Amino acid sequence: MGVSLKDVAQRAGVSIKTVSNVVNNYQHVTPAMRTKVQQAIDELGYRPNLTARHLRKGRTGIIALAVPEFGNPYFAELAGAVIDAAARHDYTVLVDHTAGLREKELLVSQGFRSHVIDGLILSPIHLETEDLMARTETAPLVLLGEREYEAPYDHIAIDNVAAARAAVCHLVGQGNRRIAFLGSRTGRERQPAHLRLRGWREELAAAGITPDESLVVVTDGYGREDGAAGMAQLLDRADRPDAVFAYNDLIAIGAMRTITERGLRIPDDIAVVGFDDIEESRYTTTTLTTIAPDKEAIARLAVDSLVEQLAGTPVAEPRRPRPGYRLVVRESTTPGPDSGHTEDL
Amino acid sequence: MGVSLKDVAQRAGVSIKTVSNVVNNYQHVTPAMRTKVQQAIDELGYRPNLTARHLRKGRTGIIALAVPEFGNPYFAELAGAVIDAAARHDYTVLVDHTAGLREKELLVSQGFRSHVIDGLILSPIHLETEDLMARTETAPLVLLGEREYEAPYDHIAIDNVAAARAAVCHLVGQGNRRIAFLGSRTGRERQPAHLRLRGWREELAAAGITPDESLVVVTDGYGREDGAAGMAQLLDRADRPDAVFAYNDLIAIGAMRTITERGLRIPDDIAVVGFDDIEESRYTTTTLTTIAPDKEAIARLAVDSLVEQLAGTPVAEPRRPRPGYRLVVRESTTPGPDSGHTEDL
DNA sequence: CTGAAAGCGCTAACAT
DNA sequence: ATGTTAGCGCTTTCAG
Repeated sequence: MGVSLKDVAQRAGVSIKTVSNVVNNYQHVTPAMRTKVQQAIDELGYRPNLTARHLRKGRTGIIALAVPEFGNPYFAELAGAVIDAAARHDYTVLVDHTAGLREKELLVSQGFRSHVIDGLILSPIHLETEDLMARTETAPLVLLGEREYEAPYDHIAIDNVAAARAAVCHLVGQGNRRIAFLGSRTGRERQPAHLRLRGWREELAAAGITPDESLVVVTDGYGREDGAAGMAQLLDRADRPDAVFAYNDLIAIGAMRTITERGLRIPDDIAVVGFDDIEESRYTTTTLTTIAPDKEAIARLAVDSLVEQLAGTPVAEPRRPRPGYRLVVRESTTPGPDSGHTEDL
Repeated sequence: MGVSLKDVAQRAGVSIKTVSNVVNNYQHVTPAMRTKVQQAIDELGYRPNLTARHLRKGRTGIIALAVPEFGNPYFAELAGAVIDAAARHDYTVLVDHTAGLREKELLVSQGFRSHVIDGLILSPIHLETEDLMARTETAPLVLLGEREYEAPYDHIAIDNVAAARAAVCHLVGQGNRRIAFLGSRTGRERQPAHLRLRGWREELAAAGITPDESLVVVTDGYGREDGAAGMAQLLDRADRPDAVFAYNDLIAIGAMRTITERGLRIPDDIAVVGFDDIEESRYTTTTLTTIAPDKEAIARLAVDSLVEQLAGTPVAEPRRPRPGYRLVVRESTTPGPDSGHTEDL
């Protein structure tokens, strides 16, 4: 095995405690002692064994992040932000992906690496409130994403209804009337996409347009291919929409591909709005208008929540902070040169 | 603190060892004893403390993955593959990003969470052989990526020279002659992009074309914006190229954007080939021809290398396995309908 | 300001 | 087949 405190102590001719003091930068150590010990440390190439420290302290300095998949740039970009936010609190990040499988989400929420992670940030898709209520694992948990839960956990998410309304409002403002919603899930309340769908309904109604439920398209998943397939479905029908509000950017990008392949123009024939503002949406041939959630804020709030809970701050009520978002207007909704216009919301 | 083995033992009226046996599924335990202990475990809600186990065993079951940034889908997709490969060996993955900063790469290679990770998979950009030789950390390290090192560590990378040649060969086969290389770094040998650039030179020479070094464009980084800027530089000059081989897909995508903005057509005016086969390249308006490294193989080989080293398999020589890659031909190099053609290489 | 000893929760010898 | 005991390397009282 490696070099331990004991070895260093022996070498320096002092006690273990003294070495520990030096390693941990404790106050009351004479400079002479410090240099002596430091020398022994250097000579032996001592590295503190964090595992031992963790066992002793009951803390590891590791938090876990579990998202559906890193293939979705939104989650990849978010992961980067979480790593940075965690680093500012001297935390390291363990990652896992759930593939959006309830089983995997359950597993992760129940006890991912029991006792090795201090807390968990989870972005669930199929987990239910009951699952969360049945949770026995005691490590703090913070939820991310669009799903709503009646469970006693902090939940970080932008105001999805309002954001969706802003997107639809923009579309209506551009003169569109038949606005499809692409990327819904099946009928149950509380399903993913529920809030964005609600925003779609509310804003249409507010604009005096009766929401046409036949324009709500269910997709199998949340990827580009799902958006492409969903769009094809829409275009195969008689009365095509003049705009599409997609659940996320990947679906929007898939939809744009289908639209283009069919020889239709964006936004002239069909306008498109996405959700996430992944970097890719700034480089599609027709750049994509989208809702841009403040990923840094989301990451920061999530990590802060964990850090507070770990500091033992008693959390009376689960908190639901609302990070900001912007509507970023690009070519996919504005004929002519890109306005590059952004609305803070 | 939580429930420990001792608590369970007490509750079940047996010794600690017996509980440990049950928890670890040891052979010789009577069924009666097993159920009795299991009941106590359930009643108390016991979860083994992995930290303690790790301390005892000197292993944590955690490996680290450090890449430049997760904003590049190639690394995000690779991370997903690494997580899966690691899971098959019951390993969990700790992640960090280096932002391509030598300082950060150095820090990570030196001792990322000393003793809490069993091994490290690192994809360096600016690290030098000397840095690696000076490494004191004893945890196994596996290198990823295009850089070459004369250091005693396993290195997993496709044959970048051959892959680049395949890309350029394809371009030449399509009738292109003035083929630019987009995404080089400054002159030093061994710099990133060195191998792909060499492939470009070799293949051109083999095709009887004298490599025009003025067509080698240095970019600031590896993102879409760098590709866009580099392409603009190329097009601002008198004699424009008829094709571009980009260091990676992001640069290629940025280049395509500039080409389109200038009113030029792809591939008729300028053909484009990328490198990485990120999913996005299948959905750009003009889909992107690219080199597709076998990410699953890369991830698997990297994790396998670590696992072997951890199993104590004496590694005489550093190994350089060569995972496969394919040339995926798409619209950006083939006029008319997409051939969808793929060449395994 | 420094030393001695206890113990975090677990596993691995060794006993029985 | 089950029990006892000794650490893994560290931090933390408690003395000195």
